Amino acid sequence: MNPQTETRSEIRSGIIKALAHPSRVLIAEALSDGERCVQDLTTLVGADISTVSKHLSIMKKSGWLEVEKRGLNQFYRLRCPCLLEFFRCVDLIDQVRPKNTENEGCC
Amino acid sequence: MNPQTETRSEIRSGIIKALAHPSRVLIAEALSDGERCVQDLTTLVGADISTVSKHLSIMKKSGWLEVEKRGLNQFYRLRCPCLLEFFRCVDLIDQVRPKNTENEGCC
DNA sequence: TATTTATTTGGCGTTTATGCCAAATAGTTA
DNA sequence: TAACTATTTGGCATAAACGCCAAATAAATA
Repeated sequence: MNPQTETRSEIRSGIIKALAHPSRVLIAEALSDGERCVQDLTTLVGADISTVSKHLSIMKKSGWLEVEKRGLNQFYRLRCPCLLEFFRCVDLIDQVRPKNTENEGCC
Repeated sequence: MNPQTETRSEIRSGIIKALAHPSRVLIAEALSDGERCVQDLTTLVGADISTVSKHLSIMKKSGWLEVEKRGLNQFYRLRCPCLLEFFRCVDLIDQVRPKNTENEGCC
């Protein structure tokens, strides 16, 4: 779709979608500890390096990451520390979500 | 996958994925203002009611929503107020993400 | 009990996402 | 400049997500 006609919910969901994958969450978690190059992240994720590179591309395009080239490496890092409160909310939901059995109560 | 062997990143990404769709974001935004029944949300989203019902099912299963039946209606509501800080982070990312042209700066 | 209203579920075709391999790029070092 | 290291891109096969229609449920009302 034409990016100029994107609604707020489309913009928000696009940014959210960029973290809606286990490998991308893993990458985000690692980067909250500091920048990493693609190789290191590939080891962490345990997938083909081309796959990891594409995950990073998605995360960069959405605004979560920025990258800096030094020598042969591309160093990726988080653009915002707000990731922590983002995960804090996610973890709260995890605590109240219905597991095997019915579940009540809220955070 | 067996839910008992889910890793933390899988759990987190599952919860995030439940909001990674424009209609589901729209629903979440509406519910932050108070509970709504399926019909009202269907009007809001502008899709088939069966589609909306499935979106709600995904959001409920992941832990974002809870539901209460009264009469013929199912009233859905948010389980946690933390959605606000979740969107706050998303909107910060929106502000720093690369638009058409290259973009620098952080929040 | 038959009818109506509200919602969910099953099914299916279409679109989008994912992951690997191979090839292409880009910067380093011999 | 050739060889090497790190990363990205193109392509393709597979899997997952989406959205609608039709049918099934469930509760309220005639």
